[in-house]
Amino acid sequence: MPIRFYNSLSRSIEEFNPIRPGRVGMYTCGPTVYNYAHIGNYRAYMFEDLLRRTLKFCGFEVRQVMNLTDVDDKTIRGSREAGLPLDEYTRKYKDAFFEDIGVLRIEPAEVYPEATRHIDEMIGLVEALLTAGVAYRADDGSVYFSISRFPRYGQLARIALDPERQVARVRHDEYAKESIADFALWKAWDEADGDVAWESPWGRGRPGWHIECSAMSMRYLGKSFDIHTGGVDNLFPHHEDEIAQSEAATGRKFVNYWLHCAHLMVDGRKMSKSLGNFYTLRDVLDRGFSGREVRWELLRTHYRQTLNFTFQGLRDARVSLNRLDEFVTRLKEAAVEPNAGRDAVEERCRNAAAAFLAGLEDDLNISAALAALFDLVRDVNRMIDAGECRGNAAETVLGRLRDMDRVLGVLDVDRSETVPGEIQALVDERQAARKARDYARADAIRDELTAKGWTIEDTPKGPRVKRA
RNA sequence: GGCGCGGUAGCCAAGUGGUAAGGCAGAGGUCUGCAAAACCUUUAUCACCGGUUCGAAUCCGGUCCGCGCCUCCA
Repeated sequence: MPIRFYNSLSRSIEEFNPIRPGRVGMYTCGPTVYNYAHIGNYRAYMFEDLLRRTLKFCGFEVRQVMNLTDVDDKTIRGSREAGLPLDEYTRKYKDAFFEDIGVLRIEPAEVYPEATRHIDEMIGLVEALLTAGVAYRADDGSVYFSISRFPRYGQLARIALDPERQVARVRHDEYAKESIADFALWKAWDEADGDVAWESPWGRGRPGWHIECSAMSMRYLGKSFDIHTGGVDNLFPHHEDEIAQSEAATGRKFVNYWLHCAHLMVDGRKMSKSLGNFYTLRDVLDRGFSGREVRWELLRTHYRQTLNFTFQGLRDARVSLNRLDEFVTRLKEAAVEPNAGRDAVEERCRNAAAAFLAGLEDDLNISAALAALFDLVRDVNRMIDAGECRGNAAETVLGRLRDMDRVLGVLDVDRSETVPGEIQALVDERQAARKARDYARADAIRDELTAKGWTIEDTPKGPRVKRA
């Protein structure tokens, strides 16, 4: 089965066919580094991680580019308030960003271009647009894109601009744009910019936001590429403007597939900086949750579905993950036993793998993929109990889990936990007490282990300890 | 107002024509010194109204409710 995605451009599910067979170029709108990203932002990056992992899982070679917006109103304002040079100010948040995606186990993109290091490319693009006659220089020294000279404007957002409204607004427009919907390609320096400015053919200034993504995506992926993603809030005007600029400059189709993910909600409202209802990853970690748990929570809902963030959801995630961990542990224990049940187990694994893949190929239907995983867990657990999954059969399942985890990134199949000697000694002591039927002593030791953060489970093959 | 998304069990969430996946929680059971874990069983007619159809959560029309974008925003 070919992989299919919902393309915002056509508003329908389409079969995915890359420009170059077997290779995918994708551009993902990244963070504006003026502050710590919140987990709503990370939902988008998680979705992109799932997308790139799924593409790789399906055999594609992926080249992902994620920009770092390090010059805009907010970064400039922030750096001035902090009394720091722009670079120094944004460095802190760039570092934090990379630290966070590591915690969330998000696979790094191939390229992370920074806007401030691609000013030349942006200037070149603006010049091309002026030459093409779709941009104009305003009295204040800024350069604007004229949407009236790009008939296809609105193709992505499907908006029809109201001419009357435009006229009414233009009179009050302090920037003397020809039309209110025209957007800045190059912003002339003003006082609020401080010392942040670059020389250009139109004087000192800085690039507009949209031009950044056009210039950098084309630099690293070519004039036309396969996939462009972002949150739905970027659909208009950001992505619409990118299309206009890029296609007006090159005369070619900019992007074939536009994928947008829905928002993360808190108490029924979009999580956002301006509403103040956000949690950074650090906030959530400080409450005792792990990056892995946050990853699971952000991953388990389909990307085009709004996801309501709750701490209860995180607690649910923890339990689900525990069950998966337990499953891995049982498999490892079963794997050292004499072989049994290989054929039946292999067939079960094949079915699970097929269902898992089918879900992902269907516009990243993660719910279907996870259902396939949990069905496998249930069935194999049953087989283990019945002694029908041992030795190489158990290894087969572990191999399948490792394979699925290339996409999920949460299973930790090969994680091995070392039990400190002190803890092991307590476990042994408790076991001796149990043998002697001194249950009061055994339970006291179990309480002590619990207090130290370890959980003990008695199995037919002896006690098992793990971190709580 | 324009454009768009969504309303499925206590909570989360798949399913776009043939009588409702999965996760969490709950209940009962097996196992266990007890517990934990695991396993088994069990819990819904899909916001509402009308229509199409042999048959609809799924298609069409309407209503109500929630949310997003239209300005910086993942």
